[in-house]
Amino acid sequence: MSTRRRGEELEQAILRAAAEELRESGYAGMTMDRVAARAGTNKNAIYRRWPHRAALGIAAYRHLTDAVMPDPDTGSLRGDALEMLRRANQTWSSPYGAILRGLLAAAADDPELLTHMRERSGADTMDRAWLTMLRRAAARGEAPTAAAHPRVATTPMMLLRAEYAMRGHPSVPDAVLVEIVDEVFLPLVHGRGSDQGQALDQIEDREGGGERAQQ
Amino acid sequence: MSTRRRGEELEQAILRAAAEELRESGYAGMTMDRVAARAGTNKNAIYRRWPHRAALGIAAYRHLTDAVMPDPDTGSLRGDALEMLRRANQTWSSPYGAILRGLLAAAADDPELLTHMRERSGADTMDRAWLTMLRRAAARGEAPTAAAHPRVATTPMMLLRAEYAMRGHPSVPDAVLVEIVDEVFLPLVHGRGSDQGQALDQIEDREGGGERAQQ
DNA sequence: CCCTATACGGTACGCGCCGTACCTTAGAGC
DNA sequence: GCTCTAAGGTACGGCGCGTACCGTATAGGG
Repeated sequence: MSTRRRGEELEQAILRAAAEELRESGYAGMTMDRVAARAGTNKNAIYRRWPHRAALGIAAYRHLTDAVMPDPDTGSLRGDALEMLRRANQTWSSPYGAILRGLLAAAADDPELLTHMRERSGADTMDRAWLTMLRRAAARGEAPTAAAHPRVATTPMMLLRAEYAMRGHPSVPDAVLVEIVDEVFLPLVHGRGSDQGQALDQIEDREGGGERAQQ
Repeated sequence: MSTRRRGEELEQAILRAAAEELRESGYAGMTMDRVAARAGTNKNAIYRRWPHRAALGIAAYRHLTDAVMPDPDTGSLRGDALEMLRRANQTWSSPYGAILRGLLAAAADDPELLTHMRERSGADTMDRAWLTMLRRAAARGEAPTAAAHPRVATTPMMLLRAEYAMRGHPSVPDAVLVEIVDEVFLPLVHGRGSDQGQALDQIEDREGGGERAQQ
């Protein structure tokens, strides 16, 4: 019998086991006993490192997905936008996406966990990528500079996320992605700069400084 | 002691008890034993009617919220849209919304339950309301007729839903609703009919009949 | 008016899983 | 070599879901 594992080595083994359980059974099916058994250890070693099952789940998910995608650069705004949506759709409809959704659902009760999840899910990185994409398009003269607005930049991903929530969980059809780009995103981008160009800081003036503001 | 309850009467009592448990403890905290105790019966009577806890949760939620809102008619498209979003925000940020989110999270594993949920959550009704709203605006000459497009009509609610998913659970600030209307919805509506007027059935032509279509 | 089928009430239980407690044992560092 | 930390082993309490079994009320038909 080989030497007994400790510290970092054991921790990695646990994380690997948990990640495999996540992939096979989803978060709902990930059992502490099974993770311990698969890692060749016992629950003690796990609970000494993570306080709950959820914490282990998040750590394992992070251990599972650490790849970062480079920004797309197809030469046209439409191509870039479609590529971004397609990549996101692929990620979210993959087993990883199913796991992430399970985790999000489980963390729905726990605000603290939800925060940790958001940090790890790369939503902010994604939004920044859309903004730089818009700025590149503006530099090419393909879009008005006013189009590089956060609300505009985040709209396609928001629509994709909502689409996931509405449907079951299978991947969103490509036609929907195309429609999001052609029927919403591009019209929105091109509509700006003409008569609709409203800067963010003009909104409050129009609204009288927060009429009916909540909280 | 009064006569023993049966059939419809008992069913209503169970639903009422379950709805109260939902309101007080959320779906995660709704226990079959507690529901039975509160209804003054036992789990048998419950399991004879609903197969799982989730089914009871859905039924109870529906029992809890059956009010239908009339369409808003403020006279302007902007006013109508804002009113719709504000109502939805109020509903979703209320205790009912928290319950509904818990149910959705729990139903994430079960496609069948998810379908039932969508039917009950009134998403379709909501989308129809937005479409009629757009048609009214078009009739007033406030928007191009081409703006009554499903993808356009559903966009504001989609953005609101995604906003919920991104934040924790508190209500979305009113400024965000205003921004959705002024920065996305209205530009989108007015942008249509000029150079961006693409009908739905032209998309497939442009895409060559489904390049990279999935599934 | 009684009789029976049906549904309710009560209770107990099996199961799975989380998280904890307690003790034994290995092995790293001094 | 000794000690102290962290591992392994095991058992347990608690909770909640879903099921089984059995006595009992009551509706509805004969």
